Amino acid sequence: MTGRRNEAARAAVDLSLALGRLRGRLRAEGGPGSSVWTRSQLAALHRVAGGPPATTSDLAAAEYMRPQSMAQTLAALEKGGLITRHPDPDDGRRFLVVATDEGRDVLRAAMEGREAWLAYAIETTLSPAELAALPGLIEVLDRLAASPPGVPSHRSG
Amino acid sequence: MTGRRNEAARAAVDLSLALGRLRGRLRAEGGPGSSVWTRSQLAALHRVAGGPPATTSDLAAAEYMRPQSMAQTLAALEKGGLITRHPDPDDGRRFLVVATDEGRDVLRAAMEGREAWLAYAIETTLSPAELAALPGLIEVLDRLAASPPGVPSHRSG
DNA sequence: CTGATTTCAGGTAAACTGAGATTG
DNA sequence: CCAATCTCAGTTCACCTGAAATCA
Repeated sequence: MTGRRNEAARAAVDLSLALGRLRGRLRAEGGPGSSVWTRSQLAALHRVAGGPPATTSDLAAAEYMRPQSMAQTLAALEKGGLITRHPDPDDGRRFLVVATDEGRDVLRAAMEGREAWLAYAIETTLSPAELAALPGLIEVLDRLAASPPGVPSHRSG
Repeated sequence: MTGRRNEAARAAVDLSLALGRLRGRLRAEGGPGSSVWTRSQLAALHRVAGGPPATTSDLAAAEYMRPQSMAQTLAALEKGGLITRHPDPDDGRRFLVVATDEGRDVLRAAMEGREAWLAYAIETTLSPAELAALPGLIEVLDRLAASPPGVPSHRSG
């Protein structure tokens, strides 16, 4: 026993639980209205600000959600003047989203404010070695999120 | 620059974004009704099954949520026969929650089913070294979630 | 006509807050 | 009387689905 398969299965459960708890703590810290902007709005804004003009569908795919859901998120950002949407001259179905200057400013400030607790927790509870290893850890999480579809259904061994 | 403070702040933002994306992917994978039981229900059940009888408030604190929210979660588990609640003989205000045998069975099966995609992703996209390091990574996430309150508000440096 | 993108309308899951009853 | 625990009721956030309009 303790093969790679079982090890992965156990780690999956533990990782899922840890993810949920850390998420809960992040929610609890940072209060109810710690910022005008929600985490998903900032994630979308971060992606828009850090990349080329993109469509709603592109952004939805990048954040693993439905285009309709991303559209709602972007509508809030547009209403607040953090992004603008322009019809694509080459394709009349599309709207291209870009961040405004104000959007970039708000992004930096709001991100830091919202993650202040986590930054403090990282600074005070991790050893120097763990802090140094953190970017690698984050890369692993992102690689898992981007893992190809795969077909695990009822694999018996 | 690039002091410990800044390093932590940057890692906090990146970690938060990675957390959101992996969470999104987990939601997207595993479809709408991949199981009768939700992730928070299983997390609560996992804690009940793996520890001594606990009150709603204990469990709420452990998962970083309000007692009222945990009460809803537990109500669903009780309705499904996965837990039972008994009045505490020593304190008439309290109810102690314990897992049923069926609860323990369902926990194992549902957990594995719900995290099948993640287990497969771990197995196929991580190197042997990364897989071996995963438990340590999870421990770091849990330690961050359990980090003491702290008072980061407007620290200038 | 088919397919992709956006928009409109409504629904669900999982947390939240506030208020009230019971008990220590 | 005050604090802790549980219950009831309503709200919010961030997703979801289905269906229709527009355009390649």
